[in-house]
Amino acid sequence: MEETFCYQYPRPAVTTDCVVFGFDGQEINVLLVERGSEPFKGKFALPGGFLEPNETLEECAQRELLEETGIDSINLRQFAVFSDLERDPRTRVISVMFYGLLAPKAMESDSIKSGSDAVSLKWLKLEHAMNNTSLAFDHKEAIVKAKEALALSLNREPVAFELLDQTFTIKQLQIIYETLLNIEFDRANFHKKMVGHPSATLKAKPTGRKKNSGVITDTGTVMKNTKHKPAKFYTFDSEKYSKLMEQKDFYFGF
Amino acid sequence: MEETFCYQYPRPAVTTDCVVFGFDGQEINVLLVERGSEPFKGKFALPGGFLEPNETLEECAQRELLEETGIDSINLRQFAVFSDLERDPRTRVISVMFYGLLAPKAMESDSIKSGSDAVSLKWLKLEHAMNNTSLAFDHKEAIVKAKEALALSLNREPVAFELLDQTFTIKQLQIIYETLLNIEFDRANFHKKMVGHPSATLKAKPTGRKKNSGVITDTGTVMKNTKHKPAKFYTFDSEKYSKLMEQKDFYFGF
DNA sequence: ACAAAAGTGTTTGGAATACACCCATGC
DNA sequence: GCATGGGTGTATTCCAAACACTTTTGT
Repeated sequence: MEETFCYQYPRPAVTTDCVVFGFDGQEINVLLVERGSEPFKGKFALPGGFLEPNETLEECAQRELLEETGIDSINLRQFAVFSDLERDPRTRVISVMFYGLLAPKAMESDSIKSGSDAVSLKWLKLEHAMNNTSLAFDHKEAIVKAKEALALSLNREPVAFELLDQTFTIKQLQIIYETLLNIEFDRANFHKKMVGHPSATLKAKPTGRKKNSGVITDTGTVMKNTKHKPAKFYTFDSEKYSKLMEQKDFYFGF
Repeated sequence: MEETFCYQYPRPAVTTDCVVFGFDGQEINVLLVERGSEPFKGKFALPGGFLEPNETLEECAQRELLEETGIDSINLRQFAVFSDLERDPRTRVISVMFYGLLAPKAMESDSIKSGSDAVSLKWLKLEHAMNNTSLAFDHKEAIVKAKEALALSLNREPVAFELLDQTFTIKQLQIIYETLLNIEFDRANFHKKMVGHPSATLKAKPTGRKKNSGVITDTGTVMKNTKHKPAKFYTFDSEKYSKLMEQKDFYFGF
């Protein structure tokens, strides 16, 4: 069956690709798949594939991700379109790029495995992925851009918590912010920003409106088997976050 | 000549569309072109058109804008891709959206005129464009999204000044910020944020490092024929802005 | 006891807010 | 003179940075 599809004007092929960031508790990683066919056979690339006629770009990205990596129900955000003429040696291809986030448990889940094409999967440290010149296509630049896009939304939305399990330590949260923003934060101040000012500011004066703007709360449980004082586990309080966002002067970011 | 282009797999048609914001000194407008052919013949739409095989998306957007409106050398930023299955009645079309900015002088320039297709041009107030249900395709939503994207970059980059001539009044700058962010600012405080703290804060104490973070400077000229105290003209000091941006704690936004 | 990492407190200057006041123009 | 809108000053409040101190674990 040598079926062909003909049009009055030339059309580019359209693909979607996904940058999946996974946090393992220590650092941020990027999911890559080994290519089983040319071009770039044997090289690692972002999961993705060609748009089908009956699906939107978002649906295409979800479908390709499920087929190639087993990842289901992940929130994908579109962040760029790559359209250089020579970016694919086969034919003219423009690619719409998405990124998604996985928390430690989801990242280490058994359901993430290579798809039917029997290509292999690999998690690469974000830092290394951004400098890896052997990635297929322009996927290295895609990863760099995805990180930038993620860093921007970090200052407008509580996306960091999509990289964390239900409960997490402040240290983990801080690693995410520091990695993405390329900034080092003072531990004490970061704590106050996230949890809220515990006593000092609150007992000051009950005159003006107070903004104890903490968006994470203590769960009561602590980490086990640490070589030092055990870290508390916290959770993201989305209701509190929503309330704070309604205030026009609330800014959640750095 | 009934030339056709055939491929092994189905491909969508790809277009670019541009949301051109123009500031006339009083308010922000959006440039629309009247469609000369079906679908949506006679309706107003964003300037744009089909991607050609030998150009990138950016080049396509620039070319279509020049062809249809005469606008040349404008900085275009990609902000979304629309891919709903039914967004174009003819065939499957996905559209990559860009926005660009024009200052009063450029907006009123004679070189902006309808292109070869003899379709007419129209500037619509941004406020009206965002509520205009008779626009072609999904272009109303595109305008809304473009405004949101522009509002976001307003807090990271000095894009507001691309909507202003070389010299401008603080009032004009404030209108732009207020329109895009849907916030009303205190006149005096807005002034200080942009120009810098003139005396009060500076003469306070010469102990710590001072941050007289003004990014616009007085030009010496003033507005003529006003019914009140004439407003000064200011310019954006890009060098000062760059220096401030190098400081890690500098935030230019609201 | 010590090291290491988590958590808390305190001081301080800068910045945002709210608002009062002064200035320059046309009428 | 007055109205109008531009420009400046200032007190208050609040946040964020810097940094010292305390707590809890393992060795």
